[in-house]
Amino acid sequence: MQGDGRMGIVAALVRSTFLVDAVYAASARKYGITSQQGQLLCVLMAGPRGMTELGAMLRLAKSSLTGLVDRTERNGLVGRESDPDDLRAVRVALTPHGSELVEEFYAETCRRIEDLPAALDPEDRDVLADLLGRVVLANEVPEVFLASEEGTGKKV
Amino acid sequence: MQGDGRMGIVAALVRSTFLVDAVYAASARKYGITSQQGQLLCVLMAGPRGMTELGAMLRLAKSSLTGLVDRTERNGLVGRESDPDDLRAVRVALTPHGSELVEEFYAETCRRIEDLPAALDPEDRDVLADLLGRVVLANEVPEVFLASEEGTGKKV
DNA sequence: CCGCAGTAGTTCGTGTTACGAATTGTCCGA
DNA sequence: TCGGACAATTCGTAACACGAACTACTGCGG
Repeated sequence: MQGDGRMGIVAALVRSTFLVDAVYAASARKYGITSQQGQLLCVLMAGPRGMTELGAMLRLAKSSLTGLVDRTERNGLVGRESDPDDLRAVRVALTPHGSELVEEFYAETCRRIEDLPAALDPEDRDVLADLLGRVVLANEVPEVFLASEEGTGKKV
Repeated sequence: MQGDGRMGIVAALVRSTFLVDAVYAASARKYGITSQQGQLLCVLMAGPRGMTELGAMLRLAKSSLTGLVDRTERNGLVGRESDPDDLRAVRVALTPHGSELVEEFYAETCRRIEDLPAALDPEDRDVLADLLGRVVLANEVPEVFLASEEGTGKKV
């Protein structure tokens, strides 16, 4: 924090996080769901997933996920189908209603988030997207590398 | 999402949010507190605050805040002192222990967040901080405006 | 083919977080 | 002084998150 208009990288990251969280929550509320359920639905847009897989993507313990899927299922937005190839496993998929809802939710959320950097020139927005994108990619610790490159102790 | 290495501004913002959230949570966990309690403590580093004031800063309903302060108080990290100037009001302040803990928590969290853009040149980091900082400032709806501009339904 | 370690998910109990509505006590302006 | 505004709490409800214990199925070694 350096007092004047300019902001340290840490403050900028933390505060932008706050901002995006708020947008996400507001958008979810508007569609009568919670942020977590919204996140789940968004992940499922790409296709059905198993519970374990979802847990990894959302970084949730499996017991947490059971509850989240339960509640979202109770809302009629997702369904569980048993995996034909593995009788233990389950595939969580969007219901027609869930699919319809997430379509709108996703679009609206994107729109709102896109509005956040409205004060920036298009050019600056591109630069921001590029830099922030690089930060994300650099930290998205691809599973593959974890085993080999253990040096930095950067474990989550 | 544009498939290749580059990332849209929306994806970049959302994913960086995910990243920062995770860092915050991990750091908090290490110090035996929750993210929310950590956030509360960080706000209080600058000095004692009233409940209403805290609610505005953390964007929490007052009833939510009562609980958060209760739990944090139970952990011995903050205390309530009654405001001498207004018998209705309360000032929440760090206890010595809380102060000590937040000092370390804050430092560590900053360190971890500062590490996120480690892959960027110092110059690029500055640009990122500047751009992201501008986004934050442009969206930090000063309380004053909230009352007058009610149209958007942007309420908490 | 059997048995057994490992995996996928659920259940259970606990604690945190968040909210709105109703309430209590205080402040202050008409 | 009275009544509206305000600070905070209480209460009831629901979502969320976790770990530990459990069930049921898989797949491998023997």
